[in-house]
Amino acid sequence: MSDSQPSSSSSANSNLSGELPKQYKPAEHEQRIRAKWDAAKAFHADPQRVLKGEAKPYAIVIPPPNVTDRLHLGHALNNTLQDVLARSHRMMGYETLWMPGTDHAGIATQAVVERRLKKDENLTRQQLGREKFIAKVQSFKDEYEAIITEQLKLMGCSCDWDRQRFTMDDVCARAVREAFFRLFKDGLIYRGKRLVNWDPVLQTAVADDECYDEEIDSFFYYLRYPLVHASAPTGGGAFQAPRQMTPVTWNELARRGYPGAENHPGEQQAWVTVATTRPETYLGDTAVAINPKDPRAKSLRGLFIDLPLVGRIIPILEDDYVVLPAAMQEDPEEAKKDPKAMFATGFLKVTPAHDANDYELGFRHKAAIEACGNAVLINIFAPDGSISDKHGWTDIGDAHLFVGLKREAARKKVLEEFKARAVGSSSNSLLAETKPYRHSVKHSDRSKAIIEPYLSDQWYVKVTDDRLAPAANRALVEEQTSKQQSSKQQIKTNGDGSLKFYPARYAKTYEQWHDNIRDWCISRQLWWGHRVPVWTKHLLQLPIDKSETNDKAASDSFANTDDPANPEDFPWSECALQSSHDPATGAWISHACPPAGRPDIIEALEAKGYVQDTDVLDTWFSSALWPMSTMGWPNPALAGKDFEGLLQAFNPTTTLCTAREIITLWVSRMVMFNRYLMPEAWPPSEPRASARAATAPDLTTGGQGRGPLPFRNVFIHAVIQDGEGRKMSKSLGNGLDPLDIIASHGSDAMRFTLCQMTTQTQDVRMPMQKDPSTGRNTSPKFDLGRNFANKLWNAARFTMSMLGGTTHPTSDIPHPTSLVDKWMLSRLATAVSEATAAIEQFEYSNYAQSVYDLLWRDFCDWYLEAIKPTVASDPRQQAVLRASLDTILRLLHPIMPYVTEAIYEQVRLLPAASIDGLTLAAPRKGDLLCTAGWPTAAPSLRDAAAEAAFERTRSLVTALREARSQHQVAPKRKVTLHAPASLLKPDEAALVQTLALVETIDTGTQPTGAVAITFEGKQLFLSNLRDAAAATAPGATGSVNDAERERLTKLIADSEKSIATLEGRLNNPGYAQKAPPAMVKQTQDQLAKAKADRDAAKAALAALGSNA
RNA sequence: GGGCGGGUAGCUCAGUUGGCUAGAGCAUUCGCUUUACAUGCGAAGGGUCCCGGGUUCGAGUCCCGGCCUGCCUACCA
Repeated sequence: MSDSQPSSSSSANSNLSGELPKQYKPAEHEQRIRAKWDAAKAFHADPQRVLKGEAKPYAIVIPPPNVTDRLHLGHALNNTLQDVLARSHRMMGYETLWMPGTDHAGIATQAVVERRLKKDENLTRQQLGREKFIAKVQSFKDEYEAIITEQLKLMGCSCDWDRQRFTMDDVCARAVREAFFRLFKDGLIYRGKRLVNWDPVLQTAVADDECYDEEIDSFFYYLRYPLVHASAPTGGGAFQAPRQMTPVTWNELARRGYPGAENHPGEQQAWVTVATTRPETYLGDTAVAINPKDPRAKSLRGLFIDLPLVGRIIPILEDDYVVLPAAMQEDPEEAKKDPKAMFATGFLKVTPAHDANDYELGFRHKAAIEACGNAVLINIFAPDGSISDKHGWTDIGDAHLFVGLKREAARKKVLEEFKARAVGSSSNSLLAETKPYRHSVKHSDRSKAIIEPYLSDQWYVKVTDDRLAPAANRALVEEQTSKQQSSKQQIKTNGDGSLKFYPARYAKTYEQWHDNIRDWCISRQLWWGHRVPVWTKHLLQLPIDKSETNDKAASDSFANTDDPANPEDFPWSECALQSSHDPATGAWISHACPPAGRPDIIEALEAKGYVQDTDVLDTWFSSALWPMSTMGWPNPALAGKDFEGLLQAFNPTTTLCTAREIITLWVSRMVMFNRYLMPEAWPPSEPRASARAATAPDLTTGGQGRGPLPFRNVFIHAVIQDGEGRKMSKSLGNGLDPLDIIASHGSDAMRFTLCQMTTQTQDVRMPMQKDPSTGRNTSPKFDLGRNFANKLWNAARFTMSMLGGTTHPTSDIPHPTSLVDKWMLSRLATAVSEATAAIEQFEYSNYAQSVYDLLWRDFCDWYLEAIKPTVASDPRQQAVLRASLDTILRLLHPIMPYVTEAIYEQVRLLPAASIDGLTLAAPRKGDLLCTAGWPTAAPSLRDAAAEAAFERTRSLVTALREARSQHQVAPKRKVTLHAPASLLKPDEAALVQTLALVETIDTGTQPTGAVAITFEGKQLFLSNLRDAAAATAPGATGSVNDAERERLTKLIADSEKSIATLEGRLNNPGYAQKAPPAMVKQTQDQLAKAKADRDAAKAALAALGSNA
């Protein structure tokens, strides 16, 4: 054994309590213990043991922390909970793999490094260049990965550190390439031009989850759009330039029946008023819409809008998406509750390129818009959010004065111009009105910029395909799904119906997410991440009708056609190909995705002028592969020798332990990818041992969404908030660094407190305080854990002082006979089963509480106190004492690994005797507790009679202590108890004497001057409460009597209250009839006891006499 | 707007299919440097279980309604 501190173990046989300090000092042990674990490779998982059938597998993959920052307390919670699972199952005999690693966290990391670069060197990433910038990010990542790893190790996480991965390392990168290739080939990854959340500062698309909403004070602007006639050229089609338009007058509108038109000067040009919060986007308007139910709609048919300054002619669409003004609705009062109806004019400006709803609306009326000679989408912004005529906007007209302005400036300018100009020759300003309006606006998490809905080309995963999101829902266990199984006999494919959430309510979140899912945009215009493995070439001279832009047959035929210039010399058949069409340039674009691991094909593509996509993949794309990629998928042999058998042994993993915000981002995607990409028949067969056949299974098959799950259980734990219920965050300064807690309280203390807090609730609060001595944030909550560790330490110290000197073997006495020993073993048996059950159900708080009570309340408060007089001379008791401590150490180890391991170093050397029914298997590796067996206790150890007898004795002890306290008996003074001989059996009497400091139990009559206590309706007496001098001192008796009178009076009142309640219940006729007989009996017993207590107290009170 | 939580002692929280006189830790009060532990030991006080109905012999627990509070999600002219 490579012990870094051999002196401690060599001296273990001597009296240890003298050597060990009175307080447990975590810092003196944690590093040494960790070194022993490492040296023994205690946490290294061996897949061969699983494949040979020597052990069942238990596997967890860590939710890889982002390399953006140090770990915070939420991580500490998450990883503690995982470690508890890993350590407990390892002890239970499972071959346990806890796979560690970190996530490159694309946008988050890039944003952090960009900020740092700006601050430290005043450079942008563009100024630095892609290559140098990535090198910077890489070194940043190295720095934080090291910190995170260190933090996890200090927390005591029993990860298999030899297998640590990073989402961008070579092994994971291979998985990304393979997954992308497969999905691309199968048509589940496609190129699409859509509105995305655009961050104009970082200039990338961001996901919804990378945004937050913030309410801002803004305005509704009311813009007047002039109405015109516009004559279509003969033969239909688009309007020809120069456009012919003539103003529509109010007179004409009045003739057409437009309500209210008569209120305007008849000969002047008429207008409609649109309401908008974003006037600057009017430059991209391609229509105005009105609800068909609007009474004005009919009279506007055939008329057009002349878009101010731009001069674009746009149609007036009728669409019931448009909200009617409140006054026009059937129930105007009800409508007033809808702010939109209150602000609406009934006319909606339609800007399809810059608003998601307008996008939908625009394409519903594509023909009408194009009939005016306009594209549906007119993009007026450059990627930086400035007005631009270079990105799809051509009919500038008089609006060139806006070009180049940023969004905010453009808005101001548009408002100025509209205010200054009038409708036609009238005096009516184009800006009709401005009303204040508060609404929420989407912002980018990383740059804090307001998100711009922006048209761009992106890569999407078609998660709506039945093989992805619906397949993920089919994975749910039946009791957690709302979907009706079409038939009981329906054959379940691999992975169907075996995914279970804890707590169950989260299955609903998961299911609803998939029911409402939209295709997943996976490209990001960033530099830090997995580069999109697609090579692209624009092909201008393709013999395909360009007007058939969306014709699938045409694109398919292209996809199967080689580069026309060189049809023969290229391995097209190995590439996955797609094509798209750019309407702006008229070019066909060929997209080629080469198979993973084929640099030769890439070289050939590039030689032909194909260029790799500059985008990178959404971080979650690689995270989604985590349970596969970390184990070497798709080719473990390529990943290295250590990967042999890993996937077979450990995928599907057992449990995923994470926070609820991750259900949609990560859990969902892992399920989809695992089920889609892994072979349908996986593991290859049962038992897994046969998977060791000479030919490795082909891991690149699958593709039906019927594959195995990445994990069977998903445990969702609480989110830690600060004392005020706010999220912990850097900006609020209310975060806690686990290392600060470890420094102040110790790792075990932190872990215990976190476990003890983990109930099924959705968030927990952690009041934060500044530690005055260090200036670091801490929380008094952790005192609980520190005190508990200290308690264990001292219980062990005491135990060893009792047993350390014993040399005689105790193995010949496996059946303890004394009450307290039988009671202790019964308590151990109960606690073992409680703890084990709680772990299986992820009830961490119950688990922690159960062991807490076992150690502190049962073992320390009662057992140790009870055995003090007897243990030195009772080998049977010594055996129970040692076994009890050993059991407690094992039960507690998963929560508090360091202190238990440190104690076990000593305890394992003490002489031991086996106890029938209690199994404490020896460690598997290096004499380490972390590899020792989880305790098992036979039901025979449960001893109801002993528990009842002990309980009764304990309540007498409590009553005696209460009387002592009330009568101010000196703490060390031994008193005399007067009680009938039949009251207590000998060992019960012995316990009472020890625990209540009773010198003798006098079975004779009550002496004068004794005080009475009531116990089980009987009067018992205590005497010899003070020495003679004190007893005869002036006022002494009086004070005793006063206290006693007060106590008895209160006791009588309490009893009367109970009697009233209990009698009321029994007098209820329905109770006796309907309640279970046992319940009625119990109530009757309680009533009898209450009455006896009352009567006894009354008698005692009377005996005291009045104290005049 | 939709979904999911929470509201129990001064504070942080338990309370398992309805069945105790509603519990724990911290804090408070009293007494103890008691030979394992003052990070400790013994004792005590402290509750309209958010409000209003209902079901039941019986409700902190189940049902309906309301109030407060948090999270997720969608939308926002």
